[in-house]
Amino acid sequence: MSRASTSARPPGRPRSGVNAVVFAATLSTIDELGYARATVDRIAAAAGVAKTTIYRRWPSKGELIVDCLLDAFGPIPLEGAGRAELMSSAVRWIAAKIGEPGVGDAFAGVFSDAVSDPALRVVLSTRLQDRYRLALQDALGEPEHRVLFFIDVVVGTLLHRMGMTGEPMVDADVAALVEMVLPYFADGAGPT
Amino acid sequence: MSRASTSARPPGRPRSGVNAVVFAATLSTIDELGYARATVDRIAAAAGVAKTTIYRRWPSKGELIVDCLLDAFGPIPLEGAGRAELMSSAVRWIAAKIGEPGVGDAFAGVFSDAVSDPALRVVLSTRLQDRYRLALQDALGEPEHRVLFFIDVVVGTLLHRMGMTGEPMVDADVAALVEMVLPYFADGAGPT
DNA sequence: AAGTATCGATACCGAGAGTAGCGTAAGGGG
DNA sequence: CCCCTTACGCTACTCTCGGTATCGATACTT
Repeated sequence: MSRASTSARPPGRPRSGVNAVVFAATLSTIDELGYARATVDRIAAAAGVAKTTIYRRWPSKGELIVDCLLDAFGPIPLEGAGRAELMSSAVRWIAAKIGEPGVGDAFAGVFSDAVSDPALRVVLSTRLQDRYRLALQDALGEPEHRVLFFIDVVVGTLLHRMGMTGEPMVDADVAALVEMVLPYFADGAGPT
Repeated sequence: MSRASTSARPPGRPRSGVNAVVFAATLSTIDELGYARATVDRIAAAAGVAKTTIYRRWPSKGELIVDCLLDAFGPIPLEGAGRAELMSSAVRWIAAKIGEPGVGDAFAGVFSDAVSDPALRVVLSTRLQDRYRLALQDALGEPEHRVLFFIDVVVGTLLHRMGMTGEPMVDADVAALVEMVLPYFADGAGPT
């Protein structure tokens, strides 16, 4: 009811559509310089935008990165015949996304920041994780705690490899991850 | 030949044995305030030591944390009858250590810093990860890349849970992790 | 006593997150 | 047309933190 009215435009100068430009600049800057050196000033410069404009749209660097990741990931594609095919395609999709330039570093970086920032942790878990948790719960028919465990294993493993080596996980190891996860989550298996 | 001579003591004032005090202060400060607010100044104050003394012994905050983690973890106990028992006890030991106050936060924090700091990444992977990788390779008779994958899965999963919730993984989920990992690494299994 | 190296204290530098203030641009409605 | 409202760019600023420099005092050896 608030902004759904077709043409109820708010007064004042309309926002220029720079969100997409800022997202692209964020990922490319992180890809080129790494997470720590990708300062807000540099991201703003790469986007051709004033730093204050970024802070008018996002309250903190962390939330900018989370929004950027939401944009980069998009909705998770959950097609596939059986459960096994569905889960393995989900794992491969997450691995592929994390392997895209800048995405893995951005994810690992904001994740690390969240360790010491409870507010950012809430943003990260509700805005990003819940989106895929709910989709997976729906598609797999698994209870919440099982899906959370699944996400911990898949994302945790991929990020740990990324953080330790600086490179995304190679296909052979992603295949190993699938082979490890699948039997545990096969129909009717598991302890709970 | 350098310092092995029994009583070849170097000249000058000997170092006071404050390493243990600094390690304890580091973990307790991180436990109380979180990783980001655990500044070097605060750690020094908690240890009753000047900040400059810390920087005389460790070249950076990251290396201090790595040394602190090395001290907190100690050597991995690898006793156990069969392979399965050996692996499950290893997983539980790592989970327990990460659950100790301050240790998980410190680990996740320094891990995050390593994402943007290649030098710290080298320190982390050679000083900390290699220690347990070599012990596990020796005890399990697995090739390097399999043990690295094992570490990615176990540590990655535990740290992801810690980072997302702020709390270490509960025993039930650690048990699930064991049940997932064991069949994959059973004798003769696996793709490679 | 002389020499050497550590410790504590204070002051400092540089970088980066985030904010304040101001003039200006881009739309609306009278 | 002029006014109102909001967004934008710009500059300058504060604050925190990692890390460094300097100096006098201290501990231990020879």
